[in-house]
Amino acid sequence: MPELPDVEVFRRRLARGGLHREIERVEVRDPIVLRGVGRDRLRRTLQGNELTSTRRHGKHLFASTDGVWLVEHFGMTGYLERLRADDAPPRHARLVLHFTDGASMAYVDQRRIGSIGLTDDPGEFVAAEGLGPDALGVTEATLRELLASRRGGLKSALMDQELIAGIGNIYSDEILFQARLHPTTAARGLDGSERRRLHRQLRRVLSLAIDRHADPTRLPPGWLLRHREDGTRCPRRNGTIRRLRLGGRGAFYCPSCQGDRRG
DNA sequence: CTCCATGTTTAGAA
DNA sequence: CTTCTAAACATGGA
Repeated sequence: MPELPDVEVFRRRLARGGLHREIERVEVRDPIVLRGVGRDRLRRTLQGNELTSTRRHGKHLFASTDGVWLVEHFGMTGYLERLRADDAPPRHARLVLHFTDGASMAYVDQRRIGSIGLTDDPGEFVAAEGLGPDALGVTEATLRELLASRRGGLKSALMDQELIAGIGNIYSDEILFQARLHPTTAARGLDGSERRRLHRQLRRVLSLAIDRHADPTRLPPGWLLRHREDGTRCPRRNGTIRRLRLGGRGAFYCPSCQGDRRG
């Protein structure tokens, strides 16, 4: 789940259900997700305070308290869930913020690859992590500059968080499918119309996914996302979906729509 | 048992 | 220095 659209959905969920409520209790159910902060300091920071604003950069979610920001990353299986007064937290809840009104916000992560920390400033955090610009803020001119500095293929460029923040395996495949570009097309070799297509589809795919709450069942049936299976029919009915192995990950694409050239 | 999984980090090869 | 691959992390599902 957690690529840019998913994290934006979590951000809105937190903004609606987790701001301006006093945090009565901080329940750390599994400290393994804490990075650079112990449960004591997390508790001292949050307990008795409230979250006042949210921000997102790429796949990172930030929430401000008095002077300090909570930072959350969701790994491969993480999400935020709002709980009502008597709801039992999900099995894999790792951190639960209990508000004085009885509701709570749970950070859930089955595989425990996600992380939770604190930072004095989101901008500093982003710089320290070396993250590139948020994918939704990238203009066509910026995209041209970013791609010009790259020697490898398009898919690995889109997924490189130090180049552009927010795009992962699923949405890089979707963007390339919609833009009709092969995953291993040389990033620096795009002509003007290809680059324009890539930029338009990058924006369209991510923002439409957000509009549909990043819910795959509500995304268009013509999207690749719903047909990630080797040998299945391309949703444009042009050919057969194929699976490549790129960087240890499955990359799905349609050779007919996206070409079969490399480099 | 096998292979796969929406992410990141690390070591080593090219 | 850049890019790519495999493995590791932890926990499942098919």
